[in-house]
Amino acid sequence: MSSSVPEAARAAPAPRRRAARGRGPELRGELLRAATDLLSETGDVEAMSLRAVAGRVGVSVPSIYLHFADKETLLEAVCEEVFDALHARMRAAGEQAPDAFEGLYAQGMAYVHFALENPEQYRVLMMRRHDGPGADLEIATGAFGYLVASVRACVEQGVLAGEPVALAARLWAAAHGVAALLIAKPHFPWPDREAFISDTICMAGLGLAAAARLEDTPPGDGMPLPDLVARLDRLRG
Amino acid sequence: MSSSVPEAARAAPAPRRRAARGRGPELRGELLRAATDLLSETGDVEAMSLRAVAGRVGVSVPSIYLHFADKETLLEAVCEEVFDALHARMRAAGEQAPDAFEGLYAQGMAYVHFALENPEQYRVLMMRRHDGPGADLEIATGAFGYLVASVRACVEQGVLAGEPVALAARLWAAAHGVAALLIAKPHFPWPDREAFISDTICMAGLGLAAAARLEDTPPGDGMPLPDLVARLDRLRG
DNA sequence: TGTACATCAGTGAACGCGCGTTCACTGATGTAC
DNA sequence: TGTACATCAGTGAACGCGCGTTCACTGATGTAC
Repeated sequence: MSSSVPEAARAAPAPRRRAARGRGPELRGELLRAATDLLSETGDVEAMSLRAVAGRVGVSVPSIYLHFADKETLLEAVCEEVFDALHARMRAAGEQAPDAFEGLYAQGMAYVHFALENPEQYRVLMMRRHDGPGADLEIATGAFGYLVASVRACVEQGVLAGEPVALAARLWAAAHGVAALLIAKPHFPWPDREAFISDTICMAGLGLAAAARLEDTPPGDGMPLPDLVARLDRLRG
Repeated sequence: MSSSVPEAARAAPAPRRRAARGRGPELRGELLRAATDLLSETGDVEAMSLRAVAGRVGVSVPSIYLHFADKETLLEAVCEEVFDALHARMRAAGEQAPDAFEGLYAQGMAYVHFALENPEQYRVLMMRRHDGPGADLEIATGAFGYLVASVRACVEQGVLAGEPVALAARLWAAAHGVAALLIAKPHFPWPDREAFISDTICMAGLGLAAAARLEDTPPGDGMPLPDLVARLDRLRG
């Protein structure tokens, strides 16, 4: 009670594991898993200290350095795993959809649900301060690349119009926005959670689709947004 | 060079300040300002240690406790100031707009620009782990309350349709999404920054406006999003 | 006007803590001869 | 088959660090009598 360290971080004394010869690298996997589990259970990166990770596996702290250069490297490895899982989840959702546009909706929902099911991992992935451009570019080739491909298909089918990367970035912003708000402000009086998510994804998709349908109506001279809506009304009546 | 503490945190030795009698509470303001400046200059909450704050003002560390119960209280006071500034900025932007709907666009742009101009403050405000429901409710009555009022006006004018709080939450998600992505992933190959922001706000506004225009067309039976677009197409041709 | 005293604002030194990291080591396992 | 030796995997103890916080204190300022 006197310590602020979460229970899960110190709990597991774990059955002291014995050495093994050729199977050195197996520990690496165990350490990765322990780190990931600590994030899940404590919901706090701060709780993922090297001491906590080693203690959970039942190994001494310095042995971590046999498998990871330092703490940062361990955390990056965790991120990589999380990214792969997110990517797989989105791809699975996208491939089940009957067409590319429904695929966008499915990917958005999968994205947000993944984030809410792994809030601390998502937080580390998307809200942590980072040093170099390396990690960011890694994202670009993974889950985001798949999203861009889906958007491109929609453009080719005439459902959307514009530069696929730019369109995908806007969709990402909407999905990240709703996920990040729900994670960071859990006590805020949000409307119904599932409806909030679904409605936000729809707002984004419909907003892009509507903009595509305005492509051949003449622009007005107001602010971008009112102008677009004016053209939507003109198109309608 | 050997230390990882940012230069700005340690720089200011500051001209040793002298005591003063009835003017005790003035120090509180100086401490608040120093804390805020540290966030701005270092771009890192971790750099805002009590030692750094005290050192910057030119005062001993324990004197902070004469004005704030603990570090957390100081940080909350900083957040409160940031929130007030954000609220003021959004209100000013909203009031300059010719009507409520353009006001939404203006508020969204003001919101994102404020976040990008004060990235670390925004990060503390919106991405930090927090303890109780207190802080979250504070938001509800400030800047978000003003946004909801603007949305309600749009609903009354028939530009938007739906529950104002839910609509405002979706707009917030879009604005937060683009701001948070740009802050957290500065090295990502985003499309043109200003266009990205503006297009995302427009996407959101147009998405809600388009949905409002679909209110009286009959629903189909597909996924929510394709169904909406199908109705948009029906409405069009 | 002079003096004792309370209070206000702030200080200096020290506390214990958990952290990431390093270093010299141990002991089991395989291999060379 | 037996023995010396290299290597692999991991350990125990210690390092220095910066942190938030506490505590007994100081000294200037105002006030009561």
